[in-house]
Amino acid sequence: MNRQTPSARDRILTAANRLFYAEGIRAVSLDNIAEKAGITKKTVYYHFKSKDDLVEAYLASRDQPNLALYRKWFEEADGRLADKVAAIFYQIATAARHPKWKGCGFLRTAAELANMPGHPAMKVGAAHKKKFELWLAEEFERRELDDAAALSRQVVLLLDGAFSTILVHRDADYAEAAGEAARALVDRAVK
Amino acid sequence: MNRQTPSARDRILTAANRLFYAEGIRAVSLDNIAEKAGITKKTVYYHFKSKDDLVEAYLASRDQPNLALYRKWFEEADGRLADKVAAIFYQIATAARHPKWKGCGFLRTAAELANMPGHPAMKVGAAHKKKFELWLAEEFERRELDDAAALSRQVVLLLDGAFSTILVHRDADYAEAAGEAARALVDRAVK
DNA sequence: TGAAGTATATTCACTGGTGAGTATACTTTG
DNA sequence: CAAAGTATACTCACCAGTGAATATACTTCA
Repeated sequence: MNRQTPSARDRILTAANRLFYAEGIRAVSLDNIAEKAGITKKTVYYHFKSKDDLVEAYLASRDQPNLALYRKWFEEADGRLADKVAAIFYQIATAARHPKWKGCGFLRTAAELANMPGHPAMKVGAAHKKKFELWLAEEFERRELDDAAALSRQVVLLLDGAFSTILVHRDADYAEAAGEAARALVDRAVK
Repeated sequence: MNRQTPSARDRILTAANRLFYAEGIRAVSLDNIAEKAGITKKTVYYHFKSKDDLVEAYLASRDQPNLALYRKWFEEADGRLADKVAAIFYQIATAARHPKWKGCGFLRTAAELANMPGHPAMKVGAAHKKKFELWLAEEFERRELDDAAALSRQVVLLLDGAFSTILVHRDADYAEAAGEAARALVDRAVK
């Protein structure tokens, strides 16, 4: 319908997504975001009550899309369970080779706001990561693995380790190493 | 010797360590650091040519102490190789339960400066992580494991995953889960 | 139905405060 | 005394958030 003009709120969120992800939270001002969205700062404050509120909305807007992507990669991968898990890591390796890739927005925000544990964005980030861990544990349970929860947690650790390590070294090969570790751990559980 | 009055440079570095680690890089100003060090900002600029330079010095000052700690934990742990590796993770779990713990300063700085890949502090951080990976690979090689480099990389992924995940959830148990995963991977290689 | 009122959405111009970095002058000490 | 080290006081840019006014659209009821 009204495809030609997204609402101001949507334009703000789109700009916030791009800038916060590309530059970081504290490196981006609401002036930057307003300019990118083509509106004034006061309009940002009409739709979001503070910068913290916008940061929270930014992460919340990434929750479902990111989870959907992981699910898709898992479901569309061929092979045994271990291969489907490894596929997630190989897809991340591919994504990480794109020059605009800057790691996991949830992890980077958590690192930057580590001095504000009660920040609403931290809660959104923690909930997001927990959802992923639970979803994977359910996939393992469905296949009647023992210790599905523990195994899921180990895979999550490798995944977040891959995000962090790739960012430090700018080397996407770490995702593949993590994928092989995950494959070994899953295979060991499948027995 | 001259224990009573550390040099201005040392006081700046100590203040930078505490503040950058506790609050993050962009959240801390050189005014904050000068005040904490009990000197004026101009003195900071006498000893360090810019904030970026001080950030680099902050990370550089953590390189050897952190590596020494990992080595100590590994060497002083009893048991087989897998137990010695797991000990590092259990020590991190203990450290992470301290209220002032805020993750790995290298990883958090890398996350915050992800938009400045050429930043000198990023190079220091990458070199630090690489040293750890190489040291562990050497320990594996000395014990004549196959694929020492690949195994070391997997352990590193779990370690950095633990740092990140604990920070997101504020739950040190993730370090123990990572330790068990590392133990399994090492045991599998020892055979 | 159309004028008066009201809620939504937006702008311009501003404030109080803080940021990195500096010009200049004073002080200590070898 | 001269060089190293430190302080005072400053610049200029930016930042989160706000005050006052305005435009637009949607009611309500005479």
